[in-house]
Amino acid sequence: MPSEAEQLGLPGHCAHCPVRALTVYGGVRSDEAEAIFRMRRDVRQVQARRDICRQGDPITEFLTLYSGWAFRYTVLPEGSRQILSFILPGESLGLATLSAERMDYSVQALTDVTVCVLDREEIADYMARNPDVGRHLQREIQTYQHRCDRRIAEMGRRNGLQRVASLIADTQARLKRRAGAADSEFPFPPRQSHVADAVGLTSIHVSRIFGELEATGILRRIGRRIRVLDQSALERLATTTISARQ
Amino acid sequence: MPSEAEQLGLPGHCAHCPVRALTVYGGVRSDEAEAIFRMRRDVRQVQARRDICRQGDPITEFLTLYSGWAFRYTVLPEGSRQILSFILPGESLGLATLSAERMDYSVQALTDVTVCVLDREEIADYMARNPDVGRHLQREIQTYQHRCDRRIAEMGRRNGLQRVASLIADTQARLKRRAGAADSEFPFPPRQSHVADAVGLTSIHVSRIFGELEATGILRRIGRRIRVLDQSALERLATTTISARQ
DNA sequence: CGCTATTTTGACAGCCGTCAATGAACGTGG
DNA sequence: CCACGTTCATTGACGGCTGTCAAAATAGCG
Repeated sequence: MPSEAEQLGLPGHCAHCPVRALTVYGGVRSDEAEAIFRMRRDVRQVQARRDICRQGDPITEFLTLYSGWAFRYTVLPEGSRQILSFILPGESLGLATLSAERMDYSVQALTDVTVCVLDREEIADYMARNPDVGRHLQREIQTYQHRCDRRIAEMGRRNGLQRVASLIADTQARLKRRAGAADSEFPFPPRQSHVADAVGLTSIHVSRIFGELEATGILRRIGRRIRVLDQSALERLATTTISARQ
Repeated sequence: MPSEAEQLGLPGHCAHCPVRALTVYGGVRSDEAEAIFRMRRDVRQVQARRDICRQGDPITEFLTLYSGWAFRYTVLPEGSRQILSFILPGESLGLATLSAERMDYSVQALTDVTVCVLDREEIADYMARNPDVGRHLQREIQTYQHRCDRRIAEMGRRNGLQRVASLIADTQARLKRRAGAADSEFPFPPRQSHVADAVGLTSIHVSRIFGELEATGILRRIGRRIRVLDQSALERLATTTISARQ
């Protein structure tokens, strides 16, 4: 049965974890919850706008987002920020942290978040010894690399409108995969400055772009949520790859 | 002793392969050459401007570049090309090909190239069973991911001059690592259209940028080579990450 | 209701794309 | 050795996307 902590919205035993099935290490074996729970060192809460970890930090833990949104970013010499990716509940703060020595990017809480802390060595061993989990990790790494390639193509060759559309469609697809449910409206906590730093524009120009997306009836913003009104138009803008499959 | 083929510049037995130490699978074990040679299925020559493999192709082989330059690319719906990375001798045509089912990008020969073809299953098994090689692979994947992150930051936040400078400095560093020798002048076979498609500009604008790089005395182009005249200025332009290490 | 963070708007400038034409480089064949 | 074609690089004029700056409007929150 769920513990008191869980009823307050905090993580209790891994056996009841609602996002375990979404993690790299979870959803594969049936006896895993206990094993994972034994590796757990901490559960940490971080306020929005605070860094969870910083570029250059030595890595001793493996962090998974339990609730809220976060993002990976770097700061360039000129002082501008580039958001590398947004992180959703169940996703790790970086698969590279399984083996790297130091963070080569920073991670910041976008909303208030809760983070699960596993012992880095233990989870790495667990994943190495467990073939199913290892394969799953392999697959995750691979899809992440494909994502990166698409991202590079997008930043290099597509204009602001397309890039913003792509970010929104991508987010929608990721959320849909985990919820399954309502897909035309979904939470979207990033501010325009986050969108700007993610797609490589200024927040001012992102404002113009959102204006255009609303003016053409493609979507509407409602609080910190987005409702897609013309799905196919959105996807037409967002499509990066030629459909090679016939 | 080198075979007749090798004297003609073609790969003979892996034991004499000059680029084996640079590959993901090589340079680790002393008894490996024989094992690798048994996995070798073919040695293929491809002319410049021809595709070596195409997005969507099913993957049954693991390809390594033996000589020449190649590049990974995708084509966007509008028809524009984005070069994802340049491939140098000893590098594979994509680590994802170890486990993916289909190519999710194309690879084209930039110069005339020679490619070594290994059996995909056998080399994957070999790497999985050999811990040292596995760790090496892990490291390669990790540095590739870091490279991607830097690349995204660059495309999102830096202007054309900086992006071109970055590509050149990066190439120089990669070549230096393998040759060790003369680093201020090095081969650079990509045309300006390749540079443009790699950094996300038009070849016309790349021309202007090269003009500026020469006018400010940072480098000179000599045939298909580049000579760097002002290394520190080049690096100042190229630096993407803040030096987090104190 | 007042404060702060965020978004929007307008004017203007700069980086970069497009188009078209010229020029250089290189390989081929006569 | 030169003529010639092809590919590649350069140049100039112009336009559009996006950045910058400053100010106003809005939203969110206590």
